[in-house]
Amino acid sequence: MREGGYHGFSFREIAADVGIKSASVHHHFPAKEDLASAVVDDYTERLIETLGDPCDPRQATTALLERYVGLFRHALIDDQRMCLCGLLGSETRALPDRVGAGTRNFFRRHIEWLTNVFHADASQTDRAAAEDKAMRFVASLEGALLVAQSLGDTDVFERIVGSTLATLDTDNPQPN
Amino acid sequence: MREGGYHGFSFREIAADVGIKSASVHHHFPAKEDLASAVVDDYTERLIETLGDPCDPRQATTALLERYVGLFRHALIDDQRMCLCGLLGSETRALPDRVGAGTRNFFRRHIEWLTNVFHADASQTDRAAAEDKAMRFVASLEGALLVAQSLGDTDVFERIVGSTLATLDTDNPQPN
DNA sequence: GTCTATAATTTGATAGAC
DNA sequence: GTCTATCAAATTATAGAC
Repeated sequence: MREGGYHGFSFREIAADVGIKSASVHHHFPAKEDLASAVVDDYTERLIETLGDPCDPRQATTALLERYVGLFRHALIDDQRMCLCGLLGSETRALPDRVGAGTRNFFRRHIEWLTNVFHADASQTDRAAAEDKAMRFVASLEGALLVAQSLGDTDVFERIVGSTLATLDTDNPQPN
Repeated sequence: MREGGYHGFSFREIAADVGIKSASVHHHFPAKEDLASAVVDDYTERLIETLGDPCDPRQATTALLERYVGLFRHALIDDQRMCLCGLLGSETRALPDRVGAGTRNFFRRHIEWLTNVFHADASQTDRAAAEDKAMRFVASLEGALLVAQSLGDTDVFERIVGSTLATLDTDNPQPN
C-alpha cells in the first residue's frame, strides 16, 4: 500500500508475504476496505505513540521537531517508501469511505501534535498561528518525501527540511 | 490517474469516457505504460508552457510565484484533484520505468523554473540557495494540496500557502 | 484459523474484419 | 481508426471441509 496505493496491492500478494492463502486473509478482513482501514488506523496510532507528549517540558522544541522529522527520514531512508497516509491522502477521491476517514484522522492528529509543540514554544502564544505553522510543517515534510522519492535523491529531502526548519524561528530552551 | 494513480484507471474506463472501445485505445497506446507516459509528458509540457519565462524582467517575483501557486489552486478548487505528478511521485516505486522517468522530469523542470525565479530576484544571488527555496516551495505546494485534499478543506491549502509565502522574503520590484 | 475450490468480474492485451 | 470477439491472467470475495 505504501508503494502502489490502495489499488496497488492485492489479497494474494499479502497472503503470499505472510505465507498463507488469500482466503485466510479474508477471514481476518472480509473486505479490502476493512484491511486498508485497519492498516491506516494502526499506522496512525503507532506514529502518534512514537511521537510522545508534545508538551513535555523536558523536551526542547527543536528536539521535538527533530523527532518528528525522524519519522519521515526513516520512511525515506530505511523503508525506502512513502508515508502511507501521504500516498493515500493524494488518492483521497478514489478511496473507500473508512479509508479516507482514517487518512483524514491521520492528518488531524499530526496537525494537533505539531500545533501543541509550536504553541508550547515560548516564542508562540497565538494558537491559530501555531496551527498555521503545524499545517505548513506537515505539508512540507510530506512534499519533501514525495519529491525526494520521485527524484531518487535523499539529499533533496535534507535540503528541504533544513530550509524549512530555518523558517520556523522557534525558541531553543535547554532541557531541565 | 489523478484520482486513483497508475493502478486506479483502466483502458475500458478511458474508452468509455472518450466514447470508443478499449481496443481502439490500445491502437493509440499499445501498453498502459505508453499511455501513462504520454499523459505525464503532456501534463508536464502544458504546465511549463503555462508558467512562461521565469526570468521575464517585466514580472515581479511575487507575480511569478502567484502564477505558480495558481496551478495548484486550480487543481484543488477547479479540478478537485491532486497534481498528477504529485500522486505519481508518491507511487514512484510501483511505476513502470518511463512513467517514473516522466515524473522525475516534471519535478526537475519545476525546480529549475522556480530556481530561476528566485535567482532572478534582487535579494538572491546565491544559486544553490535559490535552488533550496525552489525545492522547498514545490514540496510545500504538493504537500499543501495533498493535506488539504485529504482534510477536504480548501482553506487549509490557503493557510499553508500564505504561511509559506511569508517565509520567502523576496524583493517586490514593480513591473516596468 | 487455514485450507481447497470456485464464482463473478475486471484487467491488459491481441487478432482480424471493416 | 474503430470495431467485434476473445484470451489469459488477476481481482475481490464466498462456501464449506478440516
